[in-house]
Amino acid sequence: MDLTPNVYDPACPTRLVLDRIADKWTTLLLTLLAKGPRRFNELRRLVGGISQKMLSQTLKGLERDGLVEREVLPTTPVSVTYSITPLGLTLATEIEGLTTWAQRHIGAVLAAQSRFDAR
Amino acid sequence: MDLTPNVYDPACPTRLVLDRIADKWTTLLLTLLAKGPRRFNELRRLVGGISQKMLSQTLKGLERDGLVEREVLPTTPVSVTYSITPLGLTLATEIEGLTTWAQRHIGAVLAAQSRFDAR
DNA sequence: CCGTATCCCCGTAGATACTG
DNA sequence: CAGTATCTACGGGGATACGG
Repeated sequence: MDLTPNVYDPACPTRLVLDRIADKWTTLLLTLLAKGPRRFNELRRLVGGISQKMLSQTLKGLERDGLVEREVLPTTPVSVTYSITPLGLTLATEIEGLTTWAQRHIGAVLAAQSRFDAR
Repeated sequence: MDLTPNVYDPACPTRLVLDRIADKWTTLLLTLLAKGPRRFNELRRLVGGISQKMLSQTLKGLERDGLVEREVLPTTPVSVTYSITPLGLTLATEIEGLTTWAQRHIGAVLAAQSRFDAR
């Protein structure tokens, strides 16, 4: 008997979370914020290729999910810092595993691709 | 000093692998195949919501990356089985971690969303 | 500095039909 | 059964401009 919900069912709520995780910018931002709090434009500079819109959008999503916390400091002009939550940190740890895997096995993957393409 | 490549650089090859991983169907198919070999239409039935096209396309990508193996059996009509490779299995293990996380923390995430939306 | 609003485009997934 | 081919649309994401 299987106690786990069926993630292969499109209606399964767990798949909603999974779909959120399966996002380019989400993974990059979360692992970056796991290293420490950052300001908005700081993130923009650090994550190469992200647009203003996607940064804002992704951060809002992360905040909504309780993975990231947004703090506004009343300076002039205003400054905003984003920091990871305890919950977010547990997810970031899992994602780090994927990043590590990618770094460790990228050679094997590229080699497989070459073999595949060569025919 | 940091020996790891900078995944935040869009030119970093590791990010290519990461982008492939950050795919809805890839994660679902890989974890499913980790449980055992499956036929094409079997996968189609098991993974709710996937189209013929995306299934074919995703499987081809997984095969190209050396994560999944495709075997054609000369029956009539022809039958094709897909099985995970040792390399693929190591990745599937990491992804399982994400699925487990999602199942464990979905309650917290949904609660956070409610709180966020309530203002 | 930190966003939101708007426009627009092009890739990507869905639907459908057809082959070995 | 296991795909490929073609067509279409739809919406995610980039560029740009503007507001708090």
